Amino acid sequence: MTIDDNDALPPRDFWSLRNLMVSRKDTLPKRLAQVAIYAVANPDDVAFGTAASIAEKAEVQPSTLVRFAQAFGYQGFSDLQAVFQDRLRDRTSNYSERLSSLRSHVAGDSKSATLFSGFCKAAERSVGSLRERVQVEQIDEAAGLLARAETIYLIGQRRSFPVTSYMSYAFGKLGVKSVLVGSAQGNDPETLSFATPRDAAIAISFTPYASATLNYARQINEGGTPLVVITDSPFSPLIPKIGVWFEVVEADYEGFRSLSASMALAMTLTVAVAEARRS
Amino acid sequence: MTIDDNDALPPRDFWSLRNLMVSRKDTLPKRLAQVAIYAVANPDDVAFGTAASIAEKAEVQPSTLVRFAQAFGYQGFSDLQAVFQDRLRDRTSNYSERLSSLRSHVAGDSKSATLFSGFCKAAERSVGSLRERVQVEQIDEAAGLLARAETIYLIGQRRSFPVTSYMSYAFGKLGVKSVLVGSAQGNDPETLSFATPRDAAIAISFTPYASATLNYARQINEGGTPLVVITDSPFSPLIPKIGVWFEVVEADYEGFRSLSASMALAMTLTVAVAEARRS
DNA sequence: GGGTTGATGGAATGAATATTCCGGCATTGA
DNA sequence: TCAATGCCGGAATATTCATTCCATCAACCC
Repeated sequence: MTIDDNDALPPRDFWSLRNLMVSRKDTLPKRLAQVAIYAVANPDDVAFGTAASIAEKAEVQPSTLVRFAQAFGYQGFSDLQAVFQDRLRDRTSNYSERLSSLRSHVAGDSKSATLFSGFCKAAERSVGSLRERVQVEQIDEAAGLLARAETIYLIGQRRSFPVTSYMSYAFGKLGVKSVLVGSAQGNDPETLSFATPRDAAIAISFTPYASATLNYARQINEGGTPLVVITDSPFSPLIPKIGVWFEVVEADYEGFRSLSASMALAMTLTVAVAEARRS
Repeated sequence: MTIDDNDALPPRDFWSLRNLMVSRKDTLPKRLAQVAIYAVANPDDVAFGTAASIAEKAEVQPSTLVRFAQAFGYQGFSDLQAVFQDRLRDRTSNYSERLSSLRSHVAGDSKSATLFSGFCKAAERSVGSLRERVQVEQIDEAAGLLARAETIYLIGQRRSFPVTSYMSYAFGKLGVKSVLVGSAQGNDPETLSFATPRDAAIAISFTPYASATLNYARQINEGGTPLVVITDSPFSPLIPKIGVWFEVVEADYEGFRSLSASMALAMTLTVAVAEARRS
């Protein structure tokens, strides 16, 4: 008996596997072909079901599923199932889906092409998830709160600094008084000590939360200054007592998170404040 | 012993459950709160993992997971897990469902809703057009050029400053020597005078081009330092004599241009340089 | 400060699961 | 028609899994 029907290593991403199933279907024994057809047509069921439940729906024996997996070089059914699960997993940082959909678009898969497409997709998905999560009422509330403020303090460090610095620029152009905190100049605590309850602040931070941002936000919020927070979890330590918070989940690629969603939200808030000021 | 901690029936859809977990977190015992935090942050792992594997990642005992599920009125862990799985099933229908429920939510399209969706769309269109325009060879060339540099100078002002400041942050994390030019501190010309042909620079500017950026870019390029330019037209005065340039057209909404495309390209270049340095 | 309540960790349990194995069957080639 | 090969169904098995149970611990109230 030969060791395996195919000598190559089994595919680790769903689309490669799918292609392989399609192309090998005609050379497969009857029941195995039946499994291939079912798996291609109902990938979600394969991802979630148990061997028994899938076997029943595909009208084969559970053992056939194991044989099927082994025919494709997997160790067993569970090993194959993992590939189907990865397809649905972690929409915000999924390797396999992205890499394979890349291959369809990009002929030569150079490293740069992969990177480029990866970051583009991360940006698009971030914005997509932003759309799902944010409610318009929150924006209205935040904009109203900021519009009433005398001065708007912008707190953000590290990855969030580009966002606050953009807001600072945009507020400047729109004639809204704002102060950027967290740049290289070191007198931030003093700057923030001028904040009163008649002012407002925007704080942006994602895990791992920059400790300075946390401290500033707490300090200012306990002083009674309302806070608009952009962060990545409802359990973020940044969630303010007085104010509004937005949950923004940025997709990441190779550990680098997109900024598109935060930017889009920041721009919305900025312009909404200016609009609200006009009336 | 009371039957349950809550008398109501447990939520059958993910978002209700999520809200419930968020709102009840503070009244939950320590370990159960820990589970809530993990479950909100990693819903995909909860959907696919086994009780043992999830418990390990959340740093609790498997039995805690069962207790957690029961505290929310579920029969057991598997019952709760089904809710997490349903979220990933039939993703398309879930999307449209959420979208439509949002729309009914936002009966009158308020000004904010229009703004928000406008900026989201602008971001998506920008990235889309970036994909079409940029060629992989350009990225390779730019990355190679930057990878060979001793020091990378980052030139950007006004709207482009968020992009260069992000690159500065990312280069720092990746161990690539870079200098950010164009911040508030005023000694930029002096800084740039240290640039040699063995260095390189990235200059980013869009109409109306900031004069300082133009001057810096020219000065440095005429001194023989190669330049990677991100700008918005092939006729831009920024186009370098030595180096590579990218045309990035950002969609705008109400006169405010998105930054998504520039950011995505900037991230690609940043990581590509770090990758290239490794070999 | 003693007693009570509730939370927690960890082992025990029984169910469910994937996998293996083997006898029978169909198909193929001579 | 007969032998050989490889496929398949279904029972047997060995894991893995969720769940339960109990002892311990901490917090809280009287």
